[in-house]
Amino acid sequence: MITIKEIAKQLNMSTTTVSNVIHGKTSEVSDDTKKIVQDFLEKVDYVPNISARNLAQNESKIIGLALKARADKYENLIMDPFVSELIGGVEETIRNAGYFMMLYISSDTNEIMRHVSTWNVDGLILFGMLNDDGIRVSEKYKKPIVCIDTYSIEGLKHFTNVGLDDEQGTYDMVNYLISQGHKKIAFLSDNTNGVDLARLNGYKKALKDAKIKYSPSNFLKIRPHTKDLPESLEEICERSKEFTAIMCVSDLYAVTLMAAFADRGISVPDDISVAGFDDNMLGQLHRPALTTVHQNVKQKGTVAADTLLKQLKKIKTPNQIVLPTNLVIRDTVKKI
Amino acid sequence: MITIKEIAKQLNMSTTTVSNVIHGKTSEVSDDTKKIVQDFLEKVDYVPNISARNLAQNESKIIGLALKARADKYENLIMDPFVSELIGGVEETIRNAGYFMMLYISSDTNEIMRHVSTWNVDGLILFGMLNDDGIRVSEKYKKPIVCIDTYSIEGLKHFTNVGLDDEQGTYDMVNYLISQGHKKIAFLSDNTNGVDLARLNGYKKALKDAKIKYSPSNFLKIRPHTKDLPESLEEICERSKEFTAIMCVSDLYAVTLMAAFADRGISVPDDISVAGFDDNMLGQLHRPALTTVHQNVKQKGTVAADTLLKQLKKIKTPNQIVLPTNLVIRDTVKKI
DNA sequence: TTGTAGGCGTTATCAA
DNA sequence: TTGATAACGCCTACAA
Repeated sequence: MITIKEIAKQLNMSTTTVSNVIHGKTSEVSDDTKKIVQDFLEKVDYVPNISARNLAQNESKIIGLALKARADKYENLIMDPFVSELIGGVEETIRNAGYFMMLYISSDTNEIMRHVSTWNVDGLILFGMLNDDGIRVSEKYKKPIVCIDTYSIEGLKHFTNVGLDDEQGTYDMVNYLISQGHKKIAFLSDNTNGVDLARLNGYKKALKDAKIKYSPSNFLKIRPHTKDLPESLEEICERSKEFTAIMCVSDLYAVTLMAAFADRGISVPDDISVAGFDDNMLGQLHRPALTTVHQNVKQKGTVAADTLLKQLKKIKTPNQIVLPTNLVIRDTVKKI
Repeated sequence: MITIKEIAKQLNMSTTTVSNVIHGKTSEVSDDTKKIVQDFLEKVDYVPNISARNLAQNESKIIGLALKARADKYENLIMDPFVSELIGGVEETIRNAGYFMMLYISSDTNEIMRHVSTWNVDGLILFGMLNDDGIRVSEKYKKPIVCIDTYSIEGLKHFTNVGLDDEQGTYDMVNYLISQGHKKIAFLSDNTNGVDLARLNGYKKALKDAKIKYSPSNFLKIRPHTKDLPESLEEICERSKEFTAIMCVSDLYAVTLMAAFADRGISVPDDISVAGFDDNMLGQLHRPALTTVHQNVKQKGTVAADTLLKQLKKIKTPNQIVLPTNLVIRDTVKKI
């Protein structure tokens, strides 16, 4: 790999001049030398050494994407279609802006921080942080942070959040279920934190507005870890007889549930209605096609990255961005 | 961020000593000073500046994962469940070895090369390269390269390939279809290069061994790009009447096809049998569950990364690694 | 056992 | 318009 120093030597000029041409500081250099240098750069296929540049300018052109894995949930976080779509959106935006993305997956916040510090990452996108995780990070890391899907009022003082109107999403869907005549509606999720809690609240609100009583027994808990899944699905299918519709916190769970139903001869939507949340490939390819709450996941990623990029350019951004949802009525909910 | 120089100053010693302690060159330093330094490092939470280290040692501790996107195929490569599972395997292995992964997606080989050079990436994992793409890269890039799923005899002189016995996989499956009484078997794919060609060859071989004639009209071409997909699905469904079974080149296509069948009232496996290849979430969650050729995609990623890591340690590795496949018989193939 | 000094490739300051 | 030189943080050969 050829260096600026070497180029300067071969061209009988100083590194400064070469560097200036490279950076288009055209005012500083005569047209003649400019041309000479540019031709030479082209010829030798010069590529700068980023490490050296980082050291000299104290900026890395790296944006870190840190995914906090929940140890109990997936063996492999990235396999969640939601996560991979998100990464796709972030990666594309960062790349087009001339930055680089460093992906880091860990369940240990400290590990993430160490990683980010060694690389002197210019900005950080955080996903999967719970409650004050984000705040803890922002206290150590003094550069721009954008969180995705983090519910933390306190956090918004420290970082920007890109999220969804999760509550409104389930609220709308449960209202739709009610409009189709459903009264005994369960809510299925694996936890009641953050996003899941917001969706649960939307569900509860819709029930309340329709004067349907909510009971804790309406909450169906799925245990997604591979070894627990079959057993928890068995329980849920058993309990599903008490309901006419199930509002699932994600498409993945909705499709998983419908497969379990099919295995037991329970027919969707004839025996029971199912609604999802996300609108991803899984629900789109399912037959009957899943009625679900649409969100644009890729957009979530691009908006998060764009926002961070703006902050790096010192452009003011709102500290909370709420993306819309909308209902996608397909074939898994029956009018009763 | 505190530097070695600063630490040395505060401790009244030289940077060499501090550096030696950091690198565990314990023989070079007295136990007393070692302890002092270690305690101090702990206290100030020292994190090395990777750029500086890279510059000094001329190694980056980065492994590049370059995905060559085919412009015509996906808007977003990473959304392919195969790709995301692969990334998951690579990322995990690299991280556990103390390296860093830089993900780079592009359809332009030169762009990938430039990226890899600026970062002085220690090793490269390549996916999606066709024919001599990999060779072109290896001629410019003089460090270890591991390709995934690249079919290129010539290439094996230049790099290690981690692949699958794709031909055997479809061969086994088509034999199974034949054993179930099928004779009119189509093959569905979007191209006939690399992996797809190998799978097609396995299919042809099985037909030949069973003395069933292959005709080019047995090849059903799907056009996956969003705007073409519905039309190509319509054509395929129409043509499917000529066959009793369809061997699909991937689970994604098998599930996509079955959704199209369902929309037209064509029942799987009663009206037509379908087999896939990959064994991913899509086929597992489908009902009837997809009969498919299993491959361990995550393992593909981990093996590729492990192999590269070995090469970085100058450990010899075979220049071709072929992972096995096996049949997963589920419910989409009927005996006729 | 510890310290000094030079170099990695780039940028930036300031002088010529 | 161009060039010398120091600085970024770390590593290492060699000296003390």
